[in-house]
Amino acid sequence: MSRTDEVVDGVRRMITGGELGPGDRLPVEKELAERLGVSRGSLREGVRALTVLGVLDTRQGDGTYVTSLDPARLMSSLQFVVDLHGDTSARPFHAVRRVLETEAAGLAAHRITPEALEEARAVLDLAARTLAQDEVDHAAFIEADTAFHRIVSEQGGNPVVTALVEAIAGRTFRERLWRGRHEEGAEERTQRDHEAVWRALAAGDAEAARVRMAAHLLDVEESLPTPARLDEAAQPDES
Amino acid sequence: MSRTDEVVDGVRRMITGGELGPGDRLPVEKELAERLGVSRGSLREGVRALTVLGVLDTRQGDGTYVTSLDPARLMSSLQFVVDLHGDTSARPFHAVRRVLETEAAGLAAHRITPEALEEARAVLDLAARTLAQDEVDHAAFIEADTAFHRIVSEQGGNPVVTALVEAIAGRTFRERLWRGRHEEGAEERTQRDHEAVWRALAAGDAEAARVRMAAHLLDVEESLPTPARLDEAAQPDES
DNA sequence: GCCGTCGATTCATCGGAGGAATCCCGGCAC
DNA sequence: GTGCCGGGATTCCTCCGATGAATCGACGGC
Repeated sequence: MSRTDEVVDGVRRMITGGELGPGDRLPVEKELAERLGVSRGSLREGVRALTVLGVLDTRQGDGTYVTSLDPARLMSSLQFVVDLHGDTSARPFHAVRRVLETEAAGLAAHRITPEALEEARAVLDLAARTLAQDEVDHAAFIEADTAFHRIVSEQGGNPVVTALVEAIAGRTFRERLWRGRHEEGAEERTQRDHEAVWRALAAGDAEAARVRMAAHLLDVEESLPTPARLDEAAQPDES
Repeated sequence: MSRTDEVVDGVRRMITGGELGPGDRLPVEKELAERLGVSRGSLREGVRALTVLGVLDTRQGDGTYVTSLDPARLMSSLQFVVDLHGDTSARPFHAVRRVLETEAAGLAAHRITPEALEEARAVLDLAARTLAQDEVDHAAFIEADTAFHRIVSEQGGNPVVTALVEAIAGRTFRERLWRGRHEEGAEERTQRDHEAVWRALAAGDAEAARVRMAAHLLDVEESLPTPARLDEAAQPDES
């Protein structure tokens, strides 16, 4: 176990042990380094790693603090590794997104607030206006697409689901997604799908919301590359 | 943007840009530091962060390499942050596990290999023998429980699902889970649920596999604390 | 041909120094 | 009293140099 791992583990113990909680401040570098029996350099490596993971937050001139530990923050590091993958592995990732967003849509049908429903309506109207233009602003449509899905995901009421979906279907992933959807009418079809989801949400029909969202995301999924990959049981290579 | 962030971003670019791929070796510290315009200390902080994220792998005396970038490895860091959460937030995490494993069970019904089916059978038999003893070995039963779920998850054929489930329902999480299940007959009920899932898999009945797995995991979920938490729309505090 | 030894390479760890950002507190003007 | 503004203290950020530890590969003995 390296010195850095001892730092990471030490801070983990301090949090799980109750010594440190969200928002609490850590001892200064010198003191914490002595306490954990490592040099300042090693301590900094460990603290930096925890910062990247979204567990700690360092502020120059101030100190090092434990973050809120919200799922949203903790999952943000996941987005980085997801974006690292190429287009070939987009399908299994999207399958996860589909399953989670479908569940969220079903939950949202019973829980969505009038304000959120209204906001989703506004987003769809904006998207419709975007599509009605002579020269369609694709970036604006993607923006509206993202906003709609985010509202539904959030209204599902499970912060872990929201954070995971956000991490998987992040900016890079979505852009890759739309880059591969050049078929005629893809955006119009998306708009119709969204409208169907919205109607189900407005009606409070959970089953309809699930089905509509699942169908929409399956539609998207079929436009992804390498459809044969999941049919192979064995992993291709690697030790 | 700190020096360390520049290192992380720089390595990310080298990977997404194709300069580096899985298994490739990075330039030595001194060289890479000069190339990215940072000191060796800052470089090491960035490399260490990527190591924790499962992207890089450093070997003393050898060099620094890009990992396989398998979802399983990349999601392993997620387990750390999940385990950081207390018992109070176990429910939303378990809901994600339930949805994903349900999907995996449905997929596995059509894809499971005879060997995996046989292995699952052996695990269930072992669990049954464990429960038949006068003094039940709870640790052994948890082990069998974990093994059964892992087989099903793997046979779902989606490595991202498998990795996510592994990260969420890791060792710490499961131990917390069973610690809260002291009701009479909980283990026997789990065993019966697993048997039902197994029969569905053996019959190749995807719908049955889904329902059985979902019911089983809902059962587990109901034993988790703070059931009222998800019914509150607003987040409790925090800026 | 096999194996051990030794040197070169590379990462791991440590210590120290100066810089930058922030906070806190006292002094000052109004 | 209230508000503003410095200045000092605190804290993290970055850099540099040096030593230790682990690995690899070449060389030579057997």
